[in-house]
Amino acid sequence: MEPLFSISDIAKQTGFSQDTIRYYERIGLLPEIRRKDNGRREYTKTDLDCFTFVAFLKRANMPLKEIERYIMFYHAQNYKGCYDVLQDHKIMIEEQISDMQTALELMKYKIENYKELMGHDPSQSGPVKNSVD
Amino acid sequence: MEPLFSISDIAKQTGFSQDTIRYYERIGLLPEIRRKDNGRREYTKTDLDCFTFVAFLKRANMPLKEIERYIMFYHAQNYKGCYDVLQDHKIMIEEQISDMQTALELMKYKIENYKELMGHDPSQSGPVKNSVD
DNA sequence: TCTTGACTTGGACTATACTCCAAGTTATAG
DNA sequence: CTATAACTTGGAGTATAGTCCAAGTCAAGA
Repeated sequence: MEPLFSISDIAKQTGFSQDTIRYYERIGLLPEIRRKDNGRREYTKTDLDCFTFVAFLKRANMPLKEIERYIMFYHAQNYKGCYDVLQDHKIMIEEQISDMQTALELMKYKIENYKELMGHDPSQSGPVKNSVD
Repeated sequence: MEPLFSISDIAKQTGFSQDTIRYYERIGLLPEIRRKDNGRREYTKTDLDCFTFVAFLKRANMPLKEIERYIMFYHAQNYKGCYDVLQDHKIMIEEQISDMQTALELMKYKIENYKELMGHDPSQSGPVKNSVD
């Protein structure tokens, strides 16, 4: 009925290494994964979806502790919990984006300074003025 | 002539803890800081500027190794080196911003899903569909 | 049958970036 | 003069997130 997946399938689909996948299981990031008779992990479509979402949250810089919180709410079907975790992290992402944009502007400014400096005689004295603030 | 600063001045100006400032010195992030006769660190305006810029690079998520590279070029007055480090990191920042923006959009989408779900009967079965891909 | 390759476990190790502590010194304020 | 605050050093400990390894099991093809 349901399609089943091996650890290498999950690795391929998510970009996580098998070691990382086992590590996530070890630290309890997600609930127990079924084993086949021979002891090997057997992932359901739901497990795969879960990993896919974890991969996404990771790309969004969410710390593992937060991801764990989300996963726990998710498995408890506590939608309010899920919603809150995502909402909190959304705010974090927005702040991060804004910080990075500020950094980018200053970076560009600095780069322009150095470009000018390099256009002139390289033997001239001082380094780029530190107009960071 | 030049104003001089203590470690606590630097901490106040940059937001780094004194421990972090000493740590940065220990790992060779910046060149030797002069000591007074009593053994205490004595920072010049140039040192302060340097720390201020390090604080900025940190906020821009630059790893310490990269910051060290920048500082070394800076003190060697190798403007091309400085320029290259910043240029490389600018590209990294741009990628990070773009990744975060993608993450933000998906996050918003997910949040909308949960909002809808919460509006309805909370006893309804499945969790939010995993439309991550 | 034998050899690969894919998997298992437990545990050790790595990297990055701090953070804390102990013991000692010096400066300052009452 | 003395208590306290601010510093010094060296080294140990912490948090986060993996990554690697050894020894063993199991399945499938030549």
